[in-house]
Amino acid sequence: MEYAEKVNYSPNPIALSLKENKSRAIGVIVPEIANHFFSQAINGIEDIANKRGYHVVIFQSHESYQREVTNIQHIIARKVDGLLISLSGQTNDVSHLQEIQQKKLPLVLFDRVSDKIEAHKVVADNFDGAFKATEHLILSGRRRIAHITSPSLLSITKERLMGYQVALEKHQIPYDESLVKYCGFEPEEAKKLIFNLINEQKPDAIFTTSDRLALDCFSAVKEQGILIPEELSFIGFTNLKVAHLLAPSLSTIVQPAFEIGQTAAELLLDSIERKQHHVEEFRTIKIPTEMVVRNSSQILLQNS
Amino acid sequence: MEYAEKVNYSPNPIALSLKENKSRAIGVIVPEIANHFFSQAINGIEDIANKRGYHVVIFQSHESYQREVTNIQHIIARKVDGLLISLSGQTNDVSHLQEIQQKKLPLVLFDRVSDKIEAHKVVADNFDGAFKATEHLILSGRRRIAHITSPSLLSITKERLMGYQVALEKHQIPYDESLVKYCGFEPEEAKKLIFNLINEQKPDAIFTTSDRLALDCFSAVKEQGILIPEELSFIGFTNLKVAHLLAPSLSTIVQPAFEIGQTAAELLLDSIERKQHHVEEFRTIKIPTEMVVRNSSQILLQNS
DNA sequence: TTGTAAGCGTTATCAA
DNA sequence: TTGATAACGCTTACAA
Repeated sequence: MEYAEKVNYSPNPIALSLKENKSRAIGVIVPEIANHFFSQAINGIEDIANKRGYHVVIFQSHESYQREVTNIQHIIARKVDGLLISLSGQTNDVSHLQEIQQKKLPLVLFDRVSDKIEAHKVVADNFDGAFKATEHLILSGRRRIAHITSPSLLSITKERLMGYQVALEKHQIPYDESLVKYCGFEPEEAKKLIFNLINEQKPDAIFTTSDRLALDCFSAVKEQGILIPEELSFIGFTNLKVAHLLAPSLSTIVQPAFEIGQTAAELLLDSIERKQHHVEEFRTIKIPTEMVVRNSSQILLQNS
Repeated sequence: MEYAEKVNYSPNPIALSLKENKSRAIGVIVPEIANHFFSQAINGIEDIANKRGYHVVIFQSHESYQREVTNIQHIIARKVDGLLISLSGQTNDVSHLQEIQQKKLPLVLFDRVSDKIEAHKVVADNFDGAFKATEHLILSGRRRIAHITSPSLLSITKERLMGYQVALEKHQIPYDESLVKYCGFEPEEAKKLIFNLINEQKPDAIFTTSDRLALDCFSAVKEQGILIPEELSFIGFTNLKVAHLLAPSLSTIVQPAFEIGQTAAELLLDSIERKQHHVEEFRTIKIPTEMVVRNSSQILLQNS
């Protein structure tokens, strides 16, 4: 012992891993790391993982189903102790995740989840956030509220659409499908779509679901010379600071990215550490969103 | 072989690591992951690392020297094959990095480097970027150009200040120390500092060096009712898209975050893979910045 | 060609 | 209490 102290001994974690058949590392797959929502979430994951003595190995799917599958194969080969994943915009089939479960690797989905798999899930309360955002616009007198959102496959898309629809219903505004636009991740796609939407549908409000889409809306509106907020009422966003500058009275639905990351990591590590003891029940945890109102009819919904 | 194929065999990377005494993982320490510059850089690192069969383990110093030292200890214990690091805003002493080198662990510093250590370094051409930004403001008729920048310890701060000074010198504008403000990472600090700067020094242009500082400048200027760009000429930034919305004619010095990440990773992996062969010479690679001019005197310098 | 054994650094187990 | 040994999964080297 004193000799160990003397030579500054620390056990070789690789040998330990081999012996104990665990790596004290968790894998994280996100669509894109250079995205405020996901980098915040990773922040939360790292926070918990470090506190509990785990390391975080990060993979990006770049919104591609193919890359997600490849990542999963790497994860399996790498022998991480567990996996946190937020699905790519293309992911429909989840057999790669089922493979993870067959290998008895603890798995937690966060933010972008899937109904097709039974596992722990941690999400924002997207329904509630979208409901509140839409109702806020309605209560400020808007009737033709457009909704520009993420690809239709994603769970977040469906949940938010539901919140939007239920809010309209509650206030007896008929649901108009032509006011809802799904938008992928190609830079040019959003711009075109938004231009057409504004010109053809003449909405009096837009409720978007990400940083990028909100910015594109602002661009389109500015370039078309439509005033904010007099003629159009807004919108969806991530960065409160930037939002505030763009339109000082803009309101926001804040997505709890950091908390989602923390909660997902807690769940995963708990699952890892009592893996052998008993079969556990799968839990879905909803983290509430918060509406920051800035005395106007403008609405932001945070990414992703 | 065919049996291996049949049972879908893949070698256990941990056993392999133990045997070959390498982990095929590289460590990355950044001040903050939820920062556009660093998440882009990590993107570049991941791009190269994955292509060459390595995994990326990420650590955050949260701008704290103490946490950076702790991270280094984890890195050493974790037996990664090499380390990429961008220094925290508090880091002055680099003995923790020297320890890494004594352990013969390949090391590459990127973006925020230090003169006190001999190692591979990959940086943006901050001098040139700052020179061009400042000169651009001067050529558009500005004389009292303020410079709001990062903590004075950082290499990026020094390099950019130098570019700013040399540009002033070239155009026979005396250097006025009271126009230069160093700003830390506390949210409230920037606001106060900028308010005082604008009120007391009455600059006719501000050249800042990060997203955050640029946003805070915009806030301050808006709240004080000073017009953009008539009375004040701008500024430093990261996100071109947002910048464009805030002030459509704003120009930008684009920081090559992705390329810095890629180059640093290439250098590190090369270093790892021919480690035993011969002692190598340390290289410092400067990646050029690009100025995006938008027909105005306004300047952006990208993060970080 | 095929097979066997040693060693990478641990820890747990069992024997002395 | 102390000490030797096996096993984790792999590769390399050498023997059959």
